Amino acid sequence: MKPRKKQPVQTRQAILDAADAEFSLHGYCGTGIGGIVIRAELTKGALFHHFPDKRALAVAWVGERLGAGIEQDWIAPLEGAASLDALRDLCRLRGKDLRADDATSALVAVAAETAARDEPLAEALEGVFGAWRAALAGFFERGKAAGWLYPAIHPEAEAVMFVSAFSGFTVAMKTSRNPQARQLFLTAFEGYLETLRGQQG
Amino acid sequence: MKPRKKQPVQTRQAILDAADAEFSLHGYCGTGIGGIVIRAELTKGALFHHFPDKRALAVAWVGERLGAGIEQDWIAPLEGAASLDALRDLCRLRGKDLRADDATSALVAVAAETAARDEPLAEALEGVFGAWRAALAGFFERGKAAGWLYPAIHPEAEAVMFVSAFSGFTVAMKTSRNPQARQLFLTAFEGYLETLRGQQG
DNA sequence: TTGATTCCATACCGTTTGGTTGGTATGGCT
DNA sequence: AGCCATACCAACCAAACGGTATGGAATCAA
Repeated sequence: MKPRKKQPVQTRQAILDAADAEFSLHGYCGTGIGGIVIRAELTKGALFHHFPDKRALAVAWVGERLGAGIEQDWIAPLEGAASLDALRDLCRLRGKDLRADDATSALVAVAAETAARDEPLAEALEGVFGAWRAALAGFFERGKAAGWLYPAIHPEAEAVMFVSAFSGFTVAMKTSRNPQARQLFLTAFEGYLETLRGQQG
Repeated sequence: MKPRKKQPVQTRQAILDAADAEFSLHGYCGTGIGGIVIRAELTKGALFHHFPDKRALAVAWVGERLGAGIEQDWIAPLEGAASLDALRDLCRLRGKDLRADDATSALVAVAAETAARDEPLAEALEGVFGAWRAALAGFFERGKAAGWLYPAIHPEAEAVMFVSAFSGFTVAMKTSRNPQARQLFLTAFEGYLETLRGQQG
């Protein structure tokens, strides 16, 4: 391995890049430190210099990469959105180009794998899920106040429901052998969303 | 380890019992063969006599144990049910005593962990999910025909939606730090179910 | 320039992994 | 009784695991 310049920031990012790819592909337990450093074209020395252990790396990955992914895919697009149509269109978009290795899928997969038995990781994951839910709850709250959503709606409850449904959808997309399952889900999901519409919507 | 009588059927069940506990607790990758044989008070020789490798054991576990669990928890209770209330009550029940290691949670967790990269396992998982969906679709179909569900309902789509939502719920229960998240989900979920109700329901 | 500190590579370590090997005891069958 | 496939055990194995020890090169503070 040829001598490198010292560029700690880039190195850290390269490690997170590789970790992102590996964790998204193989899950937490299924990913080895060795695979990460090979993909990053670095060494264990570099990795363990920047992160004390595997779990800390995963926590950083969840917070920095998955957090940014959810922010970009769900939170930013809803910022200032003032119609249920915006959420419907976003769901179609996210549903259409959903892959097994995108941020939403990876978030759900790692949560399902680790959250029940790894406290620090669960905390980091909950931070991302919480931000996702909060953005949705805010959206629902605005719609409720402005009248383009059903007035009796419970924003937080609806946010939990929405996140759960879409989370389960990512799992179903990995498992299902039925090529039209995607469309079936979106059909029913849009039907559910429509029931939230208010008078001015 | 004292010599055992030859009782292949019981031994196989004991292995599946142990595998059930270990897989439900630690996931597929996180579970070691060693842990299973210790819990079963057997040896690797016994395990690899009954199952060619770890994956085959997991496939058998999914098909025989998770399949039976879903059958018992979701399919049998809906058999012959002729009202939306039956499904609502079942959701309350399943939601209330949902644990990280029950059949539904384990099914979703292992699917999220492995389905994207392990074909044989994904096939077995899809078999269980498919049975679950089919039972729901049948229930929706009957309700549609009998009029206690909304006539324009799409049974298969609604089944996909239902399974996805509840799947995501199991993940959320593991991750969330909010003690009232369970109730929030059930509130919104029951609201969704109500929108499916027909004239005679 | 010097000294300390950060960054990163090399080599290594103990443990655990899924899986194998060789052999022994059992129990149904002839 | 004698045979033999089946069921099971104890010991073992190479590979991969997460992690460490050490040392050198680059950078910064003085």
